[in-house]
Amino acid sequence: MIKITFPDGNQREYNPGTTGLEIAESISPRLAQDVLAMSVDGKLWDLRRPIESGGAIQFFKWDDRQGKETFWHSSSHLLAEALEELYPGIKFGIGPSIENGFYYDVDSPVPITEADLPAIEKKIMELAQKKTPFCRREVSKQEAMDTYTKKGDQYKTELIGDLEDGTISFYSHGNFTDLCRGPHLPDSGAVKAVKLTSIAGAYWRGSEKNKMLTRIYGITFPKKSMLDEYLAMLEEAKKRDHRKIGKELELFFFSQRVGQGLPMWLPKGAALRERLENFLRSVQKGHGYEQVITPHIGMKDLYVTSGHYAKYGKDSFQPIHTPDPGEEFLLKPMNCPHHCEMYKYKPRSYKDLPVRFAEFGTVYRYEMSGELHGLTRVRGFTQDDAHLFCRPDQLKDEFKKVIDIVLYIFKTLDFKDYTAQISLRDQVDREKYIGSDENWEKAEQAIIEAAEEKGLNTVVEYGEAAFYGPKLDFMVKDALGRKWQLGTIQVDYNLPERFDLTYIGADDKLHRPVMIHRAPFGSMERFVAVLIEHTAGKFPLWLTPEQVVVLPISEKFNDYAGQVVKALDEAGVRAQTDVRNEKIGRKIRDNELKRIPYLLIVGEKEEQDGTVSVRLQGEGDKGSMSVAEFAAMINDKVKQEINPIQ
RNA sequence: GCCGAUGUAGCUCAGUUGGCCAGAGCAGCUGAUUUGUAAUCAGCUGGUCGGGGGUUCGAAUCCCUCCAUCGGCUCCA
Repeated sequence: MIKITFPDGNQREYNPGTTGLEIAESISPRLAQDVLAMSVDGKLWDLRRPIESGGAIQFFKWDDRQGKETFWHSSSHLLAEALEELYPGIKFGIGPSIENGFYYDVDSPVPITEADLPAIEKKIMELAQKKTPFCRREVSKQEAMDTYTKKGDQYKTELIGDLEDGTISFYSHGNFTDLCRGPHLPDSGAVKAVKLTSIAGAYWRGSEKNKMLTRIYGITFPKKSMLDEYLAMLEEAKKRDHRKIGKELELFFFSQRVGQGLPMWLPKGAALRERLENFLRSVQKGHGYEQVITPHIGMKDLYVTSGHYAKYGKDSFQPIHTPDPGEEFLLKPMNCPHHCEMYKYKPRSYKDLPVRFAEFGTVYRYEMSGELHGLTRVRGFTQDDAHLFCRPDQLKDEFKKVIDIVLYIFKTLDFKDYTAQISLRDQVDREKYIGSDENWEKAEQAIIEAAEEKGLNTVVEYGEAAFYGPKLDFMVKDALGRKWQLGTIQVDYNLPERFDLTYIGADDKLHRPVMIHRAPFGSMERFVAVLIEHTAGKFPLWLTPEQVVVLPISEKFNDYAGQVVKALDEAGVRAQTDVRNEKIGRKIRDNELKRIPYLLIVGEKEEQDGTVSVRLQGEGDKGSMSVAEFAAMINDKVKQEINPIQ
């Protein structure tokens, strides 16, 4: 007999060769029905694969990450199977599960378009309903190679070439066999609903030097109703799209004549952005930052010195033509070189450090056209940038203080769902980076320790570092779950060397400062975009361009409405009137749609009593109060919002 | 940049297999109405059908090309 240990510590004995499915059945039929995958001693295992030597097992259901992954991975095989039936001669790349569903990369002899997707979905459901089991078979490298050579699938043979003999397995489902590590569902019957969501090009093995394959994205569910809910959720998410809301609320737009990727901030958007900037300015002032202003262009030599020019090449820089052909100016793609020069303008003492230069610096980067995306990826944007120059012994403490600022800002704006990502060098390819290993290791160590001491829950990503140093990035999702880097903090030993930055130490000798690059918002554009999607345009009171609109019942009360606005203005509340010749219901509707937080309705009663009738966005009538009371309430709320840390 | 889709009035969208001066709702303007918590009524204005080229007796509709947008890929200092 073999001994099976369950997550709760209980143990039971089974015959050798028992499968997970059988164990689940021995516990309860319900479990056997719901279980999608399992692990044995931490290794994922097919539910139908015999367990020969016991161990600690765990079952995964739909609500577990591993359960969904297995479900969607098996679904990608169903997709491939359907495609092979419908498109004979099709070749397959890879077909993994992803965060929401799965995809399969294929090279089809005939083009597959969106119009073909319903037919493929239908075929997938036909195959699923047969409840065919997924069967695992371990094969030798030679056999695997022979199989796909015979099939003429160069993608699979390339994959097999990289695998080690003895670790290769095939999974079959019906007539379809795929190279696959597994695990899979016991059978395809659990798949009850499918939606092929989109079709796109994707480079083979993620390199733009390779052929572009067709990638078909899909998602499946164990219940039809779950698919409907998912599609409804996507529809809701689309309503939060910052591009849509930006247009509706007149925050920003793009003009083809101005140029693609160059956002134009309309009055309300500019007011919102300015308020965010002022907020950060005041936070930074409290942390000893000094605001500076540097030009939008710089001599080419500046970027040769910094190393950016060699790294990114002339195609990424936008040249400025001057009458003198010998002069070469470039639009600045980053602010650090300017700030380095600013540090150098006078000798620095160890007593002066840290020096903290902050600038809302507008930079221009020639992003490739297909990469542009609303306000999140643009060609001209403003970083809430600062560069801190400090002594090595101050580094960790300074770094932690920057983390505090980022967390304070996220807390103020109610960004709860973020990921702190430690972005390190690529472990293999070190050509992409400048500076010595020693400097890199010091920098990486500083970030890891500071993040740890701050108790941040971090993930490590290799290959995501800047070319001059490692970063701590704060990633936040948009409405559709796409991750964007907002705040970033970077440690840099390299630019100080390249610019020969120094300070005079207590020993009267020259020393090299360490530099921290940081931008808590990342950029004003991207931050506002994510903020819009998080709030669906219902900004917090302190930020929103218009806090209050006063709605007179009829023209007779326009004067009184004007008086209310004036009083509110004097009390520091942003208010205006809506004196259109419309019924009150109409005015309420229009201003609700504009996401105005407070509507004040004034008519005969209010004018007589010197009051306003308060209507709160999304909630309705809140009764009446005096103008002074209302102003005090608003100011109180604003104060609470921007001091979330009590 | 690459793959695919889309582009009709300020906005959201209709426009059958190419065929009368290209339509609707909202917004805007004019007038009436003077309104009590999510759309008052009537009239009017507004469009190089993304740009350019071609096929055709005739093109929003078919073809080519460029531009922009959207979904991905790649990239992201």
